[in-house]
Amino acid sequence: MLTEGLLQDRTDASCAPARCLSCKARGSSLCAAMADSELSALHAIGRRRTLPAGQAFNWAGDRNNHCATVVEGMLKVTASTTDGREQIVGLLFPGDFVGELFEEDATLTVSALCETDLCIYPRAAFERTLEDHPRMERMLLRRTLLALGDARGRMLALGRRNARERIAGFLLDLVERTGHPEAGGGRRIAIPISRGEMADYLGLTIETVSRQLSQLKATGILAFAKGDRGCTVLREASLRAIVNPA
Amino acid sequence: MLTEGLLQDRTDASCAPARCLSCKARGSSLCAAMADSELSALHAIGRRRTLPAGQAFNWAGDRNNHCATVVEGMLKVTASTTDGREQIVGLLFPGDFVGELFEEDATLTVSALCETDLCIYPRAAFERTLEDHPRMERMLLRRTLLALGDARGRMLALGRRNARERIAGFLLDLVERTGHPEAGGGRRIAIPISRGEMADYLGLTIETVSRQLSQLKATGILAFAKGDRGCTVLREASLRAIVNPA
DNA sequence: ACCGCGATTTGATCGGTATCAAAGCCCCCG
DNA sequence: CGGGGGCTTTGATACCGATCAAATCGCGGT
Repeated sequence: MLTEGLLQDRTDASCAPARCLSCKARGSSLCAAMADSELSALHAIGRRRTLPAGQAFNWAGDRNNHCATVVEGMLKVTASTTDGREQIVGLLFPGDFVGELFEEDATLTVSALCETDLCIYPRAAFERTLEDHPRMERMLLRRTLLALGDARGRMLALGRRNARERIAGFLLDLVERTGHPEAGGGRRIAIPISRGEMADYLGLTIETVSRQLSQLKATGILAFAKGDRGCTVLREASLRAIVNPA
Repeated sequence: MLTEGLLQDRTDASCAPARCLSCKARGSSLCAAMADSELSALHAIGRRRTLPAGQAFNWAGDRNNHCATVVEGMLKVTASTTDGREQIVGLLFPGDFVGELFEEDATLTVSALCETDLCIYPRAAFERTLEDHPRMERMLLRRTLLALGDARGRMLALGRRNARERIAGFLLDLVERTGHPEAGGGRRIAIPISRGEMADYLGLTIETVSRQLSQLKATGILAFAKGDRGCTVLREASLRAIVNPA
């Protein structure tokens, strides 16, 4: 018994080293489905890497050998036409899973929007781990279903909403995800991506994104801080009215 | 032993009745992840229903109490704006899973494109069954990942491709899924949906769908049979060139 | 403080798709 | 065989967003 206990402790120590236990994504990533003592399985195959802003995690068309979880930072997932038009089909935040499972070749490009820390796994090893840990698999299923729901909402936006509505919807998403109240009643948000990236996300051009934002400012719905990356939503209800017309 | 055998037989008989064993979706639906002897779990909660063409399986906004698998027929999954614009965000074929899991309320409307047979389960019971059958859960994960990949491809189409390219891509999908060779080198397909549904699927209007198809006919890429729902793709390579411009 | 470069805004024009309207076709049903 | 209704095609026009072009802004480096 005592021996077992000691062994257990030792195993635990190697299973769940400080790197995992103190990881910022411990509670929000797929790892959250695992007990401390189970973390060894992922720890054994994962390695940390930080990706500088703008750098790709992988390219569409490459062999699909790795997946990862976002520890800190942000990434974009893009699909492209052969002649170079781009569409951002997903954004990834801390805790999110990165990669396409069960595919031999990557069809999408994933790249960092800012300096980003990842915990990277060989895909094959990760898939095997998944089989051994049903709770993790279940969590991945839930996330995938959420991602699918999100994708479907974006299909509606891309297929049927005009520029104004897409912009308003995007800003509302930001407000709901990250907005925090401000003196004066507005809610402040940081727009975490450039105009060009907003355009790629919304299926528009840089120019119409800019024009629509200017118009929202002119209407008093939005106010920009110096430097443009921060703004405050003064009339959230108006944004909602734009997204959901009568 | 003998008794056990008899009991086993009896159990098997009730577990996997003719309804399941002879089901057209037995090999392609989630049921394919189950041994004959396991089918009881789904059989116990499932009931068959046939939906007439045009009828809804459920409406966005309703309580999300049921899910199903498609036995025969076709359904569309639509998202809508508050003012009535519609986007088809998915098409469902025999073997496909129907419904949004782990959501209290439905956000999407599902309706039959033609007379459709379903095997319907109460959602809560289905989710419990999923927990008890990891192989089924794994299969659902794979399907959900495929659906997500598909959704991402469609986001690229809706956000960045023009009408011509969307139509060509849709026709190619049909050719690849259901096309069969014809004397003269072309491949024959049946377009399984109306012009209006094509428009809702591709984020276009009926008129531009019609015009684009007429243009493909005029160019000799497509030929229509009498009655329009069947056509043959004469120059598949041209379609590919449209979808993937240099 | 000045310069220079990339990002953003703003302006002018073009084009593709939506919209409005009408004609044609197909099929069902009497 | 003829009429009717819905689906589809075709035509004319309007408008939104893309494209082309230029000015402005913001920021880091000197």
